[in-house]
Amino acid sequence: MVRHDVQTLLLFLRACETKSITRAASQSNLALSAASRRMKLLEEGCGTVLLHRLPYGVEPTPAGLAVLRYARGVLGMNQQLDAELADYRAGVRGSVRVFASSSALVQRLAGDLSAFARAFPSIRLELQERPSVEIVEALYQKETDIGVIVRGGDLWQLRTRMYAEDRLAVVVPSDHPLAQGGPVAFASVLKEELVTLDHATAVHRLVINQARRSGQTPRVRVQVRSFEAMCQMVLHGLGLGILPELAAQPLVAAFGLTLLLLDEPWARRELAICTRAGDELDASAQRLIDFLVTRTGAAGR
Amino acid sequence: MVRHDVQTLLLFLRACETKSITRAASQSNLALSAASRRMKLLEEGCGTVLLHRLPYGVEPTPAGLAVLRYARGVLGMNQQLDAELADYRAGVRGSVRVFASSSALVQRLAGDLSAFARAFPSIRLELQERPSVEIVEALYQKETDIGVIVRGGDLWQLRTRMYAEDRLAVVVPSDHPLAQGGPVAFASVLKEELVTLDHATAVHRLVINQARRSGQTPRVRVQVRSFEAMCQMVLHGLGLGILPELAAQPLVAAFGLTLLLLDEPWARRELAICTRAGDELDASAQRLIDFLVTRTGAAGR
DNA sequence: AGTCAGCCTTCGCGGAATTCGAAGGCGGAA
DNA sequence: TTCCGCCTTCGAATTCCGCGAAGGCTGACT
Repeated sequence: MVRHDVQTLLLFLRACETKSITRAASQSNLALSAASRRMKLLEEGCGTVLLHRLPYGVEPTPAGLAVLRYARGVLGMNQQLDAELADYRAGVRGSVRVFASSSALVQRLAGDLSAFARAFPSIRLELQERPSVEIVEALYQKETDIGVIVRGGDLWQLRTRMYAEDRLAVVVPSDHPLAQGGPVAFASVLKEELVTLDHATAVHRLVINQARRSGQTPRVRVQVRSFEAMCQMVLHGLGLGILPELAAQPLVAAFGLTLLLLDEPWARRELAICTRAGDELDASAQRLIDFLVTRTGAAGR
Repeated sequence: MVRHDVQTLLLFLRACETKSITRAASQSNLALSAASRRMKLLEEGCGTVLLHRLPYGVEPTPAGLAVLRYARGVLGMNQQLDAELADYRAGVRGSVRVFASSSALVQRLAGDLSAFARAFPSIRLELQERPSVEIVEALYQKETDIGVIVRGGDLWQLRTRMYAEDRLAVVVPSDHPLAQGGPVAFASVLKEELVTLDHATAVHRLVINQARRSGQTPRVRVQVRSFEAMCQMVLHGLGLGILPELAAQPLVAAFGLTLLLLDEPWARRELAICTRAGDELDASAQRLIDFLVTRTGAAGR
């Protein structure tokens, strides 16, 4: 076990960045001699030379680069911890990690979470956006307490609760022929070029499967990584986009595009709240879930 | 910035795990008083109570749990660093991180890398297996120096070099009707149940696309996460498996299965070595790439 | 009740580690 | 040669850290 403290790591990082122990020392408010000694002790602890001493300063050795990566990692985590602790100092009593698919996030979840945060200011929320498949993985790995995903894949050993419903829609430029009528058939959308999301996305999987079912191949010219980018592409005539209705509405308004509902049964999707089946949830997580499913009943449409 | 050293973190971790400062102290070969004081100082540094003191011991508070996650993270990184440094102490001069798709790894790459390690024992190799899409992402994020992937997706801003070719094949139980003839047509494979890999996999994507092109839907009953698991499933009659020829050969022999080549042009794939286009590689990475492409010429078939 | 056992905290002491400024070595530049 | 910038080494002052002893608290056993 390599013994070191944050101070030393920071000093080492600065030495590598400034290529000078002198400058690193003064940045850390240390005498040069003390800094030099700390570097020496760090090297002894590691059992290797970490810095090449050159006439004009220092330069990390390969082993030094490994330590540098480590230092950056630790210091990064340290900063994040600091932010978390600041919340706890301010009176936070519990913490829940939530991973959500973009679809869920953009629709109800963002609003619901902010309502929750207002209702329970003493519970800290940590939210990350991920594709549904990764969320399932993250649950297994205990990287998150709660996942909000689009139903579809394997949910083995997960406990799920219905959260919201979702409908896919098509975004088209307002001067597009399809923009006139109301709801469209998927078949006519497939005749056009499409702008799609990342492969791993639930929306993408659903579209691909459905196209295959009708024996067609979607023509994909552009792939993007967010709904917003998708609308940009649609606006510039690179193709039509398929995305969740509620996610689309504000964007469509903002970009001056037209939204057409896909009025076919497969285009309805369920958003589910998932947790590990075995574990018992801590009080904060349980409270959040209760809050979310209650709003499903109250505010669901 | 929260000031702490590895010792304190380890002590805190043990205190949380054993629910007792006394036991944590003795595990760390410390007097109880010293341990208690360190915990107190840690709490002062964090500005919060981290451990609830109970009659029978201690219990982490929510803030304590955050620190606990941090401690586990840091200590984990520390261990990995230790392993790396052990190599450097043993005389290693440089280090290269390689992310490879399973297909590449199982075929030529594993052998080539071990040859390289023998030829250049002073260069440390760090190898991880990932799906091709994740590898591309990892290159952008600078999580790896070199990626070996199956050609297919976007390779924007990456420099690629041809590495090897690859052909898909079908694994069937030896008593299966198809096991008689030589190469099979994909169409006849699609009539069977399939055992497939994870969605994110390049093999899986290729199979799905090809099936779609011929207007069919592969029937998937089982999904697995490795070639070996796939062979197990095939052996037990859960379906046919599709995987890279060279990856299959040893497994097929080991399990007593039959391998049928897929003699169709789309079943050929290219494995490519990728790096970030902008960056210049350090000497070790460059040497590895030279080594790999040289062998491509010399030993390629 | 009284006693005991387990656990954590506080306190004062002595040894160890850290810091600091000064002095010194080492290359390159004027 | 003579600076100059950079790092290392050295001895003294200071600070930190661990140890054991003493004390408070709680629950269990007598």
